[in-house]
Amino acid sequence: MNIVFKALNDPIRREILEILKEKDMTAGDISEQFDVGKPTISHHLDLLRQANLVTSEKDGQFVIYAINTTVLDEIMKWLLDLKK
Amino acid sequence: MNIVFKALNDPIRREILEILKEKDMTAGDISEQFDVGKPTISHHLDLLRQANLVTSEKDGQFVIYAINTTVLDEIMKWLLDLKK
DNA sequence: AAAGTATTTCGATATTTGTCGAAACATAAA
DNA sequence: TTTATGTTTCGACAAATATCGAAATACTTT
Repeated sequence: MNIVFKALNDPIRREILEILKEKDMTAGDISEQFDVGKPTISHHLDLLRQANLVTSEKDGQFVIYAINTTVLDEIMKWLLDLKK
Repeated sequence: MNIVFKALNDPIRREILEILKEKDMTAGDISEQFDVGKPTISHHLDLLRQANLVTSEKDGQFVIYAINTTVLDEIMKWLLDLKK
């Protein structure tokens, strides 16, 4: 839970999720959407993966990333509970 | 939005919200629930207030904090949108 | 007015985080 | 088997963050 909030606490990482929501993408294609270096994006993707917010699959020399929304339910449950 | 995720990205601040969910409390009473100093809790409360997640009202020499859940709807909307 | 209680601000420090370029690793193409 | 392309790891550094004790501020009580 801690790590999910940590992963969501960054504008770039949140934007990555919004991009992946539209379609799966390679690490390179993702990094092209941003003005920071590839190592930095790789690091962000690593954090997102640790939080289980994205999955990664190797396809030849590419690594394809996809959003994984199952964890979001947990967060929403926690948020909803605060309102009760 | 950025500041809300930042505010939620801390175990102590999230626990403060869970405590305030039950009942409004003074800064001192809140700090007694934790093993960190009062200045630290004061700082956390300040961040929560900046994010509009709590409100504070002065009552004599006390400051009473209360949870404010209106911002949570925004977050949930953002989370839900990721699933569409 | 003086002393006591509640809370925040200040100044300092250790830790964490985002970023980078260079190098390493992995696969593909020539 | 070189050469090229895609991705991650490494080492370093600057900025942000959590924490603390002491001091400052605000209010209450005596």
